[in-house]
Amino acid sequence: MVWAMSQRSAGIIDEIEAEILNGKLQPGERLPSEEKLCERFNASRTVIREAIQQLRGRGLLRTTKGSGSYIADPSLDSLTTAMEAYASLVVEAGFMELIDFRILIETECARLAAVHAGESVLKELRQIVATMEKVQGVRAKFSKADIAFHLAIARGSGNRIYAGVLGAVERRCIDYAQTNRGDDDWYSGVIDAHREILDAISAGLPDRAADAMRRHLLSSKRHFVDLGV
Amino acid sequence: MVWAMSQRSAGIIDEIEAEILNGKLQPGERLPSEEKLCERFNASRTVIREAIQQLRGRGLLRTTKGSGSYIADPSLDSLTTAMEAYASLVVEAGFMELIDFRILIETECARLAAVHAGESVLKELRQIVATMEKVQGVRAKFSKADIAFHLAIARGSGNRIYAGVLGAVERRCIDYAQTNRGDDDWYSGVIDAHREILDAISAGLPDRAADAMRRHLLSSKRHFVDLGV
DNA sequence: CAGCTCAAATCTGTATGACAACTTTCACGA
DNA sequence: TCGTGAAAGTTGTCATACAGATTTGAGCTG
Repeated sequence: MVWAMSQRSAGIIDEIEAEILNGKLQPGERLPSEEKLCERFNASRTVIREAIQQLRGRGLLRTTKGSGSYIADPSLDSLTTAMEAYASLVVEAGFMELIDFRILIETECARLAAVHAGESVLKELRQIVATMEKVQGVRAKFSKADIAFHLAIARGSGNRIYAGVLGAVERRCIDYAQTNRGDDDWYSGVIDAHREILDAISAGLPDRAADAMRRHLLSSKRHFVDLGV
Repeated sequence: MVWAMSQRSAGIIDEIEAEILNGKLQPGERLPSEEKLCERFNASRTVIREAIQQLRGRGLLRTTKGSGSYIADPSLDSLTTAMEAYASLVVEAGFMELIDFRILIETECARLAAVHAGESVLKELRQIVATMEKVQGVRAKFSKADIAFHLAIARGSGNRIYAGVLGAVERRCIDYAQTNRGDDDWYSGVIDAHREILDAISAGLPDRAADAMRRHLLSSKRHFVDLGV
């Protein structure tokens, strides 16, 4: 096995990654200790640690001091952070692309949620809307509730891919949106839109939910266009 | 919950990441040398290097021995690898979720491509279809062309987010699909479907392109269901 | 002056050793 | 049986050293 590799860690990363992706190492399982990995790969601890760091960066591993490194759960975190980074890099040149992407995903999420969302999600959505009314005008709190609303719907869609992908772009879109306005009309308009979406989902009407969501997001997009972003 | 920085590198990562994401550090620009970063953060080289490794794992930095670390271009690679990893982790429990996601994205891509695709993309698509006819029956080559076809359409949509996200899941879906069949009818059926999509895009008919793409992918999904995946 | 060469400076990659801090294990004792 | 606490195991951080690649720049050459 000749590793004519410019970096020793590269080969090690590939090998460990492969074992994770093909299921030889299951989520939650512990990686061998750094010392053991040193023996296995005939490498110094420096190299092993670099490989682990990069795998952590990719979200495939989480590490606990004093305990060890563990295969990450297929949580949404890894995807979210990666996509967040990507979205940020592309954001200047193509914020509109991000918005369009979001509209597509969320419209479908609303449609699916009208069919699949359980009572717990509906309850959560109602609470969030109530919260939004209370914190009207307080940008940070309102923004937080706004994000929570959309992510709850994504979870209610029953498709974890949607939820993961959306988690990545949601915060960025909404934060960006709310730094560019602040008038009272806008707050009540958003709340009305959210209530309309909630009602449609609650009533189990997929098309109406999708339509309400789409109109809500297109309205946001229009504001961006008006602002000349 | 006190995040009393269990790891020195965490804070450094956040700070550097922030500078990249808010544009203070531009793509292609060089990061200060490890020694300089040591001074700036009052940390050992070990810690600095760990931060750099993780940022490399996230695809935000690329490093050249002897030269330095550079802010990565907003290429799709980082997103692709991350999403690939995520999709792999989630794949056992929810392959259908991934397929549905793909259907949603690709249908929209086809619709947009019918409007935005330039002559270069159309030419590429035609060549790919021609290739598929030639390599009919040769699974590896056919699969490669199949992937190229769908990615070219995604690029033709004019939205880089779609292209990036799709690049992450495409290979996995198609490879998986083609390991489970091999009869001649199937090959010609796929080619016909691709040609139909290509014609619609070429003719500039968004709805028809979207519909053709959707039927093509739903047909794939049906095969999975039949196979009891 | 322009351009080339090559050595020095700069920088990342790797190895080694040491110790701190945290977690897990397990034998011992109440 | 059930803690308890010491010991072993493991990751986090630091310091030092040198190999190997790249970049820089001074000095030579035409």
